[in-house]
Amino acid sequence: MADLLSVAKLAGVSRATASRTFASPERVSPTTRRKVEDAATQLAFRPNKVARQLRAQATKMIGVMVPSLNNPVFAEQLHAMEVAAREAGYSLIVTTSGYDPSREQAIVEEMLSQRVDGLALTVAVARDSAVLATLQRETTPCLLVYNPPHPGGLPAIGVDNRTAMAEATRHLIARGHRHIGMVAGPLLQSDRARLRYAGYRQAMREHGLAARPLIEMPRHTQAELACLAPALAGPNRLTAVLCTNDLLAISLIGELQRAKFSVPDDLSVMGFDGIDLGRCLYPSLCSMEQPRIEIGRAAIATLLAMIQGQSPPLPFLPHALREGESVGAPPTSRQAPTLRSP
Amino acid sequence: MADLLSVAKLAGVSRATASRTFASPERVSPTTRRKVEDAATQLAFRPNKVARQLRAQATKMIGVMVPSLNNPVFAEQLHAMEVAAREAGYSLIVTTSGYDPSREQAIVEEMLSQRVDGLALTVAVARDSAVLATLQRETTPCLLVYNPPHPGGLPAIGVDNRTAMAEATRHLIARGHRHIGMVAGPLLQSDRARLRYAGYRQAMREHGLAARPLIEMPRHTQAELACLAPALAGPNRLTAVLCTNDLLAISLIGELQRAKFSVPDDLSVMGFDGIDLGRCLYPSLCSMEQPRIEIGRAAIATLLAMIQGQSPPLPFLPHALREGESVGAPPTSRQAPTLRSP
DNA sequence: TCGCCCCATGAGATCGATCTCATCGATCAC
DNA sequence: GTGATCGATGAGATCGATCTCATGGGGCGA
Repeated sequence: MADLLSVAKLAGVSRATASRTFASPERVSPTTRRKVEDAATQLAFRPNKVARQLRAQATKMIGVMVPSLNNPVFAEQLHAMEVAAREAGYSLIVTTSGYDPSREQAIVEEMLSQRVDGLALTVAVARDSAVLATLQRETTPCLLVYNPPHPGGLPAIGVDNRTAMAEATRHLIARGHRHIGMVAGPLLQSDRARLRYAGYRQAMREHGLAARPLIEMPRHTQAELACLAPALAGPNRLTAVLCTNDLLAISLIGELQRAKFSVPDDLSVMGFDGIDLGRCLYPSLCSMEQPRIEIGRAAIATLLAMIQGQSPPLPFLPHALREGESVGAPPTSRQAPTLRSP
Repeated sequence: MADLLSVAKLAGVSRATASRTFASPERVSPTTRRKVEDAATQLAFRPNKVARQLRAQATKMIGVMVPSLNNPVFAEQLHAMEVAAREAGYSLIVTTSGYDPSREQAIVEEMLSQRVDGLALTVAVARDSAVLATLQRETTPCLLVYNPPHPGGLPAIGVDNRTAMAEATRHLIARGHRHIGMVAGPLLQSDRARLRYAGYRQAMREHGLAARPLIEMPRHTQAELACLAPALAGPNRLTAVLCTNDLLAISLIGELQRAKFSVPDDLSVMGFDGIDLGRCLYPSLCSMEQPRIEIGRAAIATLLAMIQGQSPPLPFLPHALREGESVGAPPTSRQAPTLRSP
């Protein structure tokens, strides 16, 4: 591929002049500029960004690490980041960690080696991630996305998970529910999920209601009806459940319907995330929406500011209750259909 | 950040020796190696990939362009690509085009400037994309993903869309359907969608059935019931529809159910793509599955082979019918409920 | 003991663009 | 007319790692 030197030679000028023709055309005489441009066209010259990056000590690249792309929350946020980054002339290097700490470590190391100008990371548990301790010693700007902020920790952007889930719980309470449970992936794998559970308990307590033990599903985004069955039987059976994420809620609704349970007539189901898809389904998914687009955009904007040496404030971004058909009033009779395994 | 030269100085060796310590340790004496390693640790040395890339004239980066990340088909495929690429020591630069030709152009230009070692692109219509003409003149290996191959065009990887949709159609015919329609996004925006329509017509013709005109939705991934309403009325009303993609099918099912239509009792709905989510819903989505993981993996494997100068064969990857509850037998009585706008 | 070869290491060039500083010619003010 | 200024341009250094080639010392066979 043609380089600047060949263009300069063909145009009969020095490399410096050829370089200026592209970087600051106004500093080159029109005649010369024309000659260089012609030469560049003729040779199909395309500037080499790698060389520029080395010289400039800046790559105009941002490293992004998300747990997975199979969850629309991350895909949608990444989409927004990509658009925002490109508008600012930045590219994204995208990686997935599967919440695996050793992969997280390797990925961050790799990206720092690549000399990305900034890092946007979503980790499983921000507090005890070894990677993050390392990162705090680095000078590369780094921002946590979705992870809750910790005092003395890395800057983080996202919603107030605890408050948001408390509001979601209050919404169910306001609809008349008293027997409300919460469903999560394994081991409250992510720090967000833990905060959401705390928010749920808080709201229940406020209303003098008994918070139930968490109902744990074997997978993060797919419901197993058997895990829920005990909670749907007996005199204290649940009339509503909160899920830690929308995919879990959607698959739970599917399983319930397959078992001839009606949502919301027999059980109200509420999600968390507000992915686009939830709107399309029937019943539409009632969810506590995280502003995924805004989070993506703000993450990029914040990182760019940090790259320029500023340290912008990082308030929580606003969550919003999204009404949906998956939540209704509790059944009037406590006699709900019995759950049969499909 | 510490560079190799400072490490070399601290270790009291030359840059060449320091470099060798990391690149080919066996060529350095154990004593020296130890000294260099200690110096590197002490200075928190992290090799600069940009410099290496410039010197090596290879970036170990692959540029990926997809239309959108909000469609799980692309997100899932990208996820697979990322895993496969990282295993091979490559990183991905990810961009979204929104099917916008000018963005496609700019993105490809940008990535070539970044000197990616290979490109994996999904474009709207492969045949007349101006970008691709440009690319054929370049030496950077480039592979189309999902787009159908064209004689004399760029190599492409994906399923045989026409045959796949014909098989999907035959599946509905085998279930007893005779009045089958097809629903697509605007203007058969993508070349895949056009081939799928051709496959549908072919299968209908084979069975002496009348192919219907395409039912076009204003959006690529969201159904508008009003567009479908005419086809669901009258003596020749449809008993089954094929959708060009799963998101469209899923939102169509949602809209139908909201209008008190039963799927599949009143209308069978079949999708195309086989996204994971389809399995979780009730009714589960019957779909013609594209092997998204395999496509992503094979795309990377093929690109890597191309980077090494080979030109591996590119057979179609196998599609597979995924049964689902959204397809059933046609209603026995031709008297289906009337569609009411919600 | 001489000569050859191999191993470990170093000096210097290289990748491609950009930045600094110097130079040269022309224009302008006095 | 002469010195000052400005605009256009070129020479050379620089970013950091790696590659080639040269060198020097040690070991081994004759």
